[in-house]
Amino acid sequence: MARQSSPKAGRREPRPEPLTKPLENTETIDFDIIELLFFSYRDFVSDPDAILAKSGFGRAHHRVVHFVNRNPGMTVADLLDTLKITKQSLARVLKQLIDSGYIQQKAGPEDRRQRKLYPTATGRDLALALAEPQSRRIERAFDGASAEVRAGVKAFLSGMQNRQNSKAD
Amino acid sequence: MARQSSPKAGRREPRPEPLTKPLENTETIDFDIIELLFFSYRDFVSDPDAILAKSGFGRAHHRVVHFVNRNPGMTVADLLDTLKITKQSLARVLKQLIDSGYIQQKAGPEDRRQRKLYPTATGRDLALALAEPQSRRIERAFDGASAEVRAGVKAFLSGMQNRQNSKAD
DNA sequence: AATATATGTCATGATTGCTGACATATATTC
DNA sequence: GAATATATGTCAGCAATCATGACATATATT
Repeated sequence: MARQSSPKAGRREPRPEPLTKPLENTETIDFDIIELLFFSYRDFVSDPDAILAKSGFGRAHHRVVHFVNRNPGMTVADLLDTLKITKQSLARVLKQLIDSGYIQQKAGPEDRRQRKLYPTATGRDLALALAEPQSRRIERAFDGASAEVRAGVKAFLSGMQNRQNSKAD
Repeated sequence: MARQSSPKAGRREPRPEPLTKPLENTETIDFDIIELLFFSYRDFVSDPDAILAKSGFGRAHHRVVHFVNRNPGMTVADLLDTLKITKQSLARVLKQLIDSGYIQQKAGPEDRRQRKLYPTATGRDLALALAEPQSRRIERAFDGASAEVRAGVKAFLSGMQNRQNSKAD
């Protein structure tokens, strides 16, 4: 390989020469996968984004609606732990979803300080509508995949997560 | 399955009853995969975020540094097409990266209106430093996976993308 | 010479994250 | 019962990153 950044002898060089060789995959670094994750996630969230824009909601609302529908009765603390955002960040979107009738709060039956979160029928409809194009996309991506590959993809995605997302976090 | 939202007869009900049944996977909707994608992407970008925070850069800088290192000589238009953002959004981060000496611009040799983008040595170092923890995470997620599964994951991620990211977009 | 293209820039606004501070209601502990 | 801890809400302000629209400049193309 030719050297790229040797300064030209005797000439004043205000900046070093830039690199022209592409960064390629190596033994240890798989740039292809890194890019695939970027592109696939970008497109994966684009469908819901388009739907949400009509209601004046954003991606943050999507996450809240999704998890409350998946875990009705979860508390605000549970939600903060799942989303890993601050309560002030959550407060804005949660308030909008409650005011718009997508989510309801109920005081916890044992611990009345808690606010348990439940979807309304409208909230459930929205969660399903948002999941629908994402599911179609996933099904398309799995087209023709063996059961082993499908399980392998799930294992891969699980393995990408930080360890121990347990309560004791 | 029990009905959940039948109004109680004869009593004034200011709000319909919220739903308490979790939204589960169905034939057509795989909520598990939807969540796995959310969690895995969130954690996938967390490592670079931590590194970038030290330099005062953000996720947007990461993307620019990554793609310019992968495709030295790409034009501003190429980059806009890849990132799918507006030139005004790109302008800020690109300017910062140029001013800080991570990226250089050169007028196109044939078309002098173009600004071809190249990484500096510093820019390449940054790209590699950012890719390193992501690669370790990917390797960990692939631990023990067969060649078929590895190929299957790549195919899955490719299939998740919108069709034809070609020039004719 | 007129028009199109690639890029840069200015102004402005929305969303979504953050921090710090403080308030309220309820549980727990001394 | 008083003190303290916890779950939640809220106010004020800051920052990053996306967006839109309008306009400027240099260079290509017709």
